[in-house]
Amino acid sequence: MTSTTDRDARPLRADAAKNREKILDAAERVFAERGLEATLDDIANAAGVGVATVYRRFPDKNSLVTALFEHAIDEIVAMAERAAAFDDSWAGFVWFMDEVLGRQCENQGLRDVIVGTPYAQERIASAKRRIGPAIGALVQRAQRDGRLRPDVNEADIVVLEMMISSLGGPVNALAPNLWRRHLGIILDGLMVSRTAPTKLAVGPMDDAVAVSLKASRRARHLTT
Amino acid sequence: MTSTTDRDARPLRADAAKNREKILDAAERVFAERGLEATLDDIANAAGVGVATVYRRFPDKNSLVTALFEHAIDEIVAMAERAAAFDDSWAGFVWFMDEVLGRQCENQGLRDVIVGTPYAQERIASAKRRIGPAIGALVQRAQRDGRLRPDVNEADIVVLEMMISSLGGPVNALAPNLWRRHLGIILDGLMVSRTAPTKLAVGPMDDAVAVSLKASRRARHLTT
DNA sequence: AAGAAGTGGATTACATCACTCCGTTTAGGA
DNA sequence: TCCTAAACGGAGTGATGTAATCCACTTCTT
Repeated sequence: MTSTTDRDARPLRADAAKNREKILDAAERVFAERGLEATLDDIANAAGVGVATVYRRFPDKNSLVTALFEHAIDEIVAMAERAAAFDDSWAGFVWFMDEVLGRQCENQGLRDVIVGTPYAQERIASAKRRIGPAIGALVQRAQRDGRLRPDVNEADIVVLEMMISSLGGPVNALAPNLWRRHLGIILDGLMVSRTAPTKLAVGPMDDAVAVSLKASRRARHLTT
Repeated sequence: MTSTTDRDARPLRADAAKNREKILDAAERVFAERGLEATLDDIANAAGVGVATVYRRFPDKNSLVTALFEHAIDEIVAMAERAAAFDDSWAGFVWFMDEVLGRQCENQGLRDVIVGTPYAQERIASAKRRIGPAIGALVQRAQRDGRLRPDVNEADIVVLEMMISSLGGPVNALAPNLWRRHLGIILDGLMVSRTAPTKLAVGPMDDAVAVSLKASRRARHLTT
């Protein structure tokens, strides 16, 4: 945080600074749960302030989104680099996928930012551009080691990540970690060979979840 | 007369009947490409008629959607049954996945209907309810034969299908059949064991596609 | 005490869409 | 050929949603 802009002329009044934090906290929570489609009114509400207060601290929705997620994107790049330092290239790859998907699945807002929302600024776009190559390096290393199937490329991995995180917030609220199941299956598909299924890290969803999954979408228009 | 079903009392005038067809054709095309979020105005436009003409033939959007997709849903159930009749249970399962996903990926409207759109009527909801059990039967058979990993269930397969088809129309327009690649990987993850990757049915996407994939979402709000 | 800084929430301004109204055109039987 | 029910187009309506602003009021700070 700490607005990093060189124009930080005078410090905020104490109450204003506190409100700014409340807004960021609320935005974090609300965006995580509902994605970037959440309204600034919603966030103001959750923060216990008026909308105007939000707009006084952040000139528009884009700025708030950027302030919140800029760092998270950088972190992803850092994780790819950290994964590249694993002794076992496959373990590094798996660790990376798990880590990145965890964040994306638990934070619908982050997912929106990564997949490409309108609400982001150039700062985020440029950070995003660094992710691809970093993943590419991970992929190639695991392939050189004969652990990752050689017929996939960086773009495939990105797509698979997008797919896994696509189920979205409501499902994740009902069945947290469910994504790990499907990641497990996909990783088994990405291995070069195996003699048995890798044990899935998470049990199957129970019936109640399965039912509400099928009903998921909002049903306002249903005329029967 | 016609104490019941007064629906098609007298035949349509020749020109009206022709327009009805034009509307259905256009709706097929437009919904396939843009999903059910397409407006009836868009469809009227594509059909070369006025909106009122659409509303004269179909009382509301729901009715048009139902008329268009009812059959497609039944077909899916039928395919599951046909797949169950394959000698090789795994081959049947694979055939079913390929067939169903092909339709869903090439028709964003169908995908919306299946995933659960507001624009559908009870007729479709009840047809949909038959899909789950049909898939369940396929799954269990392949598991009894020791071909499909035993730790997944019907709901997992449904989720994986939703994931694969989630990439959506724009991507499919750029890279038709790309979904087959990711289905291939996932099927490799669903097998009990294998000694090498199964050859993917489709080559990797080229760079131009990968780039526009990353840019995909409409960028109206971009403030830079 | 005074005024600068901050605040809430009603309001504006606009966009989107499902659906309707109505004046005009046309098919097709007599 | 004439006549009228049927069909038509597209501007209009109303409901909804939401980013952003305005302004009368309150609170912090010195």
